[in-house]
Amino acid sequence: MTTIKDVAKRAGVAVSTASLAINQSDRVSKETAEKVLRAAAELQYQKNGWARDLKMKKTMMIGLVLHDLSGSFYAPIIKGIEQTLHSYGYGLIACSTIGENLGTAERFLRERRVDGVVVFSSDIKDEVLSEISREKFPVVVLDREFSHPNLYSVVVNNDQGGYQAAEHLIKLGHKAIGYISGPSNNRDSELRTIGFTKCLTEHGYPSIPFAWHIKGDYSQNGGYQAAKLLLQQKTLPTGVFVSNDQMAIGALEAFSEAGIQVPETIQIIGFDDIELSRYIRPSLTTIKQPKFEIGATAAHLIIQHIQGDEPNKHTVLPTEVIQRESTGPLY
Amino acid sequence: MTTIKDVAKRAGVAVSTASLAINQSDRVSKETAEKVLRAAAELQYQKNGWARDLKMKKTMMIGLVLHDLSGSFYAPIIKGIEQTLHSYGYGLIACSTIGENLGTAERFLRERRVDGVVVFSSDIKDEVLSEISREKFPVVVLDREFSHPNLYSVVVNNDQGGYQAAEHLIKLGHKAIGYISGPSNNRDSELRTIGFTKCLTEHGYPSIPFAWHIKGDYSQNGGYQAAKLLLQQKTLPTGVFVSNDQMAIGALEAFSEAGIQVPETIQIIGFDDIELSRYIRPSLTTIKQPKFEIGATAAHLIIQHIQGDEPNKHTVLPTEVIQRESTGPLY
DNA sequence: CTGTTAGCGCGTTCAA
DNA sequence: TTGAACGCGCTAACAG
Repeated sequence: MTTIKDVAKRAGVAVSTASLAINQSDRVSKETAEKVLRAAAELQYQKNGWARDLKMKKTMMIGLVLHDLSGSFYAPIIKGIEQTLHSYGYGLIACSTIGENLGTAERFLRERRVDGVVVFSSDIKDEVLSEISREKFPVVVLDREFSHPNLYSVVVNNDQGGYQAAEHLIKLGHKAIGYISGPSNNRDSELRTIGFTKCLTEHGYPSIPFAWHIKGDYSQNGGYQAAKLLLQQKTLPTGVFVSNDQMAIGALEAFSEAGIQVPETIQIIGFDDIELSRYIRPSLTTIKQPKFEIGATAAHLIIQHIQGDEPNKHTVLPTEVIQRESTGPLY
Repeated sequence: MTTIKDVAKRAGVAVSTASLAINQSDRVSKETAEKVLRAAAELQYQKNGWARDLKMKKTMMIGLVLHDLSGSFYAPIIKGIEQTLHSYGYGLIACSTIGENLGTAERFLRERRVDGVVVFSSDIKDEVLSEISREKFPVVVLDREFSHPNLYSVVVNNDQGGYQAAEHLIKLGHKAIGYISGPSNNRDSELRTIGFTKCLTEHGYPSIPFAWHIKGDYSQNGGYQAAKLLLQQKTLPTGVFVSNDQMAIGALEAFSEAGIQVPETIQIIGFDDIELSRYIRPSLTTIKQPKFEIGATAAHLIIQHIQGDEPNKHTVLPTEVIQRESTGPLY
C-alpha cells in the first residue's frame, strides 16, 4: 500500500509538499509538482479516503438507506435525490436493509461515514433514528412522520390520494364501489382509507359493504387473492379502489383469468403509479405519488441543513390522478 | 461531536479501556463496561467509522458502481451480489456514474473506501480500471472483458445467446427471418450477431437480406423506429430477433399500432429478459441473461480474492431461451 | 483487568 | 516555497 509518504520520499520532498502538489495547490513550484505527480504515478499511488475524511470532517457524500436497493418503486426517488445532490456537488451512496442486514445500514447511520442520510426503510426503527440524528448530521425519513431534532420527514398526502381515488370513481358515475385496502397495521394504508371513505361520505355514499372491502398485503399476489375473494361475492362493484399498484396488477390478473373485462365490466384505480402500471394491459389508472419530487425535496432538506438553514421539518407532497385504460366512461 | 475520549473521561477510564468496552471485548470487567456504556449513552456517543477503518485497514464493505442506480435492469444483479456478500458478512454500498458524476464513483474506486468493487458502467474507462485494480483491491467488471492483474470479469455468453435465438426461430419453422440489431460499435451486440448468423448458416439459411436487418440503439424508441422501418419493406419476415428486450418492446408497440398481430402474423424474440417482458401483452419470448448469477459470481470472486484465493479471471455465463407468447407454432 | 504508548495516512499549521 | 510537528478518532501491543 503506497502512501503519500512513499511518494514524498521518491520525489525527494516533504510529505506536506507532496500533499500540496497532489491537491493541485499553487503554493508549490511547477517542477516540484511535476516531480511529485510523476512519483505518484510510478508508485501507483491512490489516496486514502478514510484519512482524508478523518481530517476534513466531511465527505461530501450523502447516504441513502433503502429497504431494497433493487426495488423498482424507488427508482424515481433515487433519481430525484441524485440530481439534486449533484447540483450541489454532493455524491450519493446507497445501501439496503434487506435480509436482516442492518449491519451496513447502521454503520452508515451511526458511524458518520456520510454527511447526512435519507432513510426509506421501515427496518430502521424510530428509536434508532432518534439516536442518530444529531447536530450536523441531518436525517430525512420518507416513510413516516416522526419528530426529532435534526430529523426531517417528507411524505405524500395519502389522505388526499384516497380522496382523489374516490372522487375519480364517483365522477365516472360509479354507484357500486369496492375497496381492496392495504395491511391494517400500515399507516399509509390507514390514511388512504380515511381519505377514501371521507370522500364517499361527503358525496352521500353509504360506507363500503363488508363484502366489497377486502384487505390485502400490498403484494401482487395479495391483490390477486383479494380479487379472487371479491369475485366470490354475489354481486360485484363496478369500480374498485386498490390501495397500491402492486396489488392492482394482481387483481387485474385475477379478473382477466375470470374472464371479467376491465374497464367494461369492472373498473380499477390503483395507487403509487409504479412503472409497470403504464405497460400492463389494460394500463392502470392510478393515484400518482410524486416520487421524483419526494427525492428532490429530501435532498434539498439535507443540503439546507448542512448549510446552516432551518427548513421545515415536515413536508407533505400532493398526489395526482393519472387516468389510463382501467377506468373510463361507464358502459 | 463527542468522541471516545469524552466517553473515557466521563467514565473515568482510559481511552483504550473505553474502546474495548464499546467493542464488546471480554477483557474488561462487567462494571467498567457498564460504566463506559452508560457514559456513551449519556453523551450520545457514535463511533467514527473513518477512524476505525483507518486503523483496521478494511471496511467489510464492497462497492458497486452502476451507470444508473435506478435502472431496473440491474435489480436481479444487485440481489445476487447482495445475498452473496451478506453470507460472508460483507455489506454492499452502491453509487452511480450517471450525469457526468464520476466524482463519487471514482472516490469509491481510487480512495480505498471499500475492500473491493464491482463495476457495471461503461462510464468507467479501461484505463481507470487498470489504474485502480491493485493487490488487495479486487475489481470485477460486468460489462466487458478486460485483462489486468487483480481484475476479474463476468460476462454472459452473448454469442451463445444469439445462436439460441436463431435456433428457436428455426425450430418453430420460420423461413423468413429478420433482425433488429444493437448499435454497431457495441461489443455485446456484435457477439449476438455473430452467434445468430452462425446458427443460420449452419442450418443452411442464407444471410439476412439487407431489407430485414435494421440497426437500433438498444432503446425502446429505437426499437419502435426500427420496426417502423421494417414495416415499410415490401415483404415481412415471419420471425424477428431483436437484440434486446427494450427494443423488442418498442417494436411490439409499432406492430400493434400497425395492426399486425403478434405472434399470428409476425413473431418476436428478444434478449435480456427484463422484468417488463413478462408483463407486456403479448409477453415476450426472450434470451435470458442469468442476472442473479452474474451478481452472485461477481461477489464470490471478490470474496475469494480477498481471502487469498486466485479464482479464474474470466467467467462466461450461459444464456437460456424463455418461451412466452410472442413466439410459438406457426399459423 | 486496566492504563500507557504508538501509530494508521492524511491535511494543516507555523516556522524556516 | 518548503519541511517539521501536530492532530483527527480509534485500536493494538505492551506494560503494569
